[in-house]
Amino acid sequence: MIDPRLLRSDPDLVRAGLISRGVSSSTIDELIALEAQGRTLDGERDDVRAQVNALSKQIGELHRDGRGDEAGELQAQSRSLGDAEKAIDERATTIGDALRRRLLELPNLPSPDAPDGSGEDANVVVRIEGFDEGRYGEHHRVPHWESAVELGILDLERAAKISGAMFVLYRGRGARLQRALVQFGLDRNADAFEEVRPPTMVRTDTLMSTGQLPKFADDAYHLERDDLWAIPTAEVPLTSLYRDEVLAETDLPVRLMAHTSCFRREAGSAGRDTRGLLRLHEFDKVEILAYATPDQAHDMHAELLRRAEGAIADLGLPYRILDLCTGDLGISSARTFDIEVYAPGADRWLEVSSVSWFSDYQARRANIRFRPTGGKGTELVHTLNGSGLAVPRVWAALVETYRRADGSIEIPEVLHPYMGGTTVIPGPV
RNA sequence: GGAGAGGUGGCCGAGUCAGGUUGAAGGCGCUUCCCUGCUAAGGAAGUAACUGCCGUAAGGUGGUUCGAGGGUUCAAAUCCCUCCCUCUCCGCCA
Repeated sequence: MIDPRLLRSDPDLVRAGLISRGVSSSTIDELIALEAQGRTLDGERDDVRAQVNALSKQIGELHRDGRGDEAGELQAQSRSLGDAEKAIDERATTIGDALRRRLLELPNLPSPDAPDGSGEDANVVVRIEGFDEGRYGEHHRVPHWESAVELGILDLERAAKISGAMFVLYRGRGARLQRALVQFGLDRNADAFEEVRPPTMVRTDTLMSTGQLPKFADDAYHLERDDLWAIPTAEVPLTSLYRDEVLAETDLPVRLMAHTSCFRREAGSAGRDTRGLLRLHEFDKVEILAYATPDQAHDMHAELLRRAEGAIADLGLPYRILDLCTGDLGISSARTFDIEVYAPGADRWLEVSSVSWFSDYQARRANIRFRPTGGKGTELVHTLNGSGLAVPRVWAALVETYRRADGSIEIPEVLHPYMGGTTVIPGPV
């Protein structure tokens, strides 16, 4: 959530930021009007309440002095004030709710550093690493949904039988490879990040805090009977880990990582990327996440990007880094770098990590603050996160990139310690 | 799933089954100061968050918050309803 006070203290800033993200000018006008209206009503209501409180206090004193029978007139007065308060309060609540509802659906203000633009085409390619079109032979141009299925390490048909389209079943060395990637993703960040294994089913409030609700309810799995949601990413429970808490400045930055399954309905993308591992309803991911002071946020963003990028680079996969334009940012993000890996079989760049800085947008929703050392009061933290390793797309890119002419698949060296002696997945017999 | 007991400030813990100067006794912790050769002990004061308005500021002045949300009342930590969480016992279970 953006700071509602900004609406009145710096409406131009809010307007510029939101318009660059595709929010209409009239929506912003309405918000500013609602905010002003609500504030006036709140003031009126508080004044009446103050009078009621003062009268009640007087009545209390009369009772205390044993003169309760003299309180009748004051009570009548207070009662009529109370009726007036009720009327104002109703209007104030209506407007307050309307404002809150809209604020919750409003995206974050983009960082001034984020490139301006509205669609994917406006994203800036920061750099491309390790990509050489000419290095690929015929044997690389086989998509994983063919090669891996042929090798028996991926069983898409049975996954569909069991759970439906866009679910996956890894087998044998394929399953081992998926587990190896998870371990690799965790171990390489264990120097600084605390490993967490959070719940993967969460309450509505938890999903609200990170921004998936209320706007994107259709994208998440919901267990109606128990009113629980399946997490789309470990960002969700990790961000709520310190919800409604006040940290000491000396605690910051807090670095957390978690491996979880991630569940996505992909309601808006029916029919797209349905082949193989490109887009799944359930997949494994190692998430890295940090809480930071506003001063630490910039460096932390760079650190998360460096770590996410390092994993891909160490696996020997070609990748590129995109600086997302304002119009392509996720709702909660102020700035995002995407890492896309090149998959030669599918011949596509696959997004494998979104490294985002959320400024205080999520922290305001989740009410996560810190107490500045030596300072007064509390301040909202900044939250940041990125995929340390999103398994299926990396798995796919590895299988395609490391495919040899005989159809076997070489395992990159950094994964050898996790593969129980397997350095090559043998080709078809 | 059944039965019972609870959720109060940074922490512990009164207050609730007589509704009224109770934003909340007392203690611990913390901060500042005093005392002491140092430390310990002792003494004094201060010590919640969010938020509206006024003020350059220090601050002043309203409002809200005693698990959450509703209700009763002139007035709710205290009474009523719903929900959440914790603990104990029983049942079930990896």
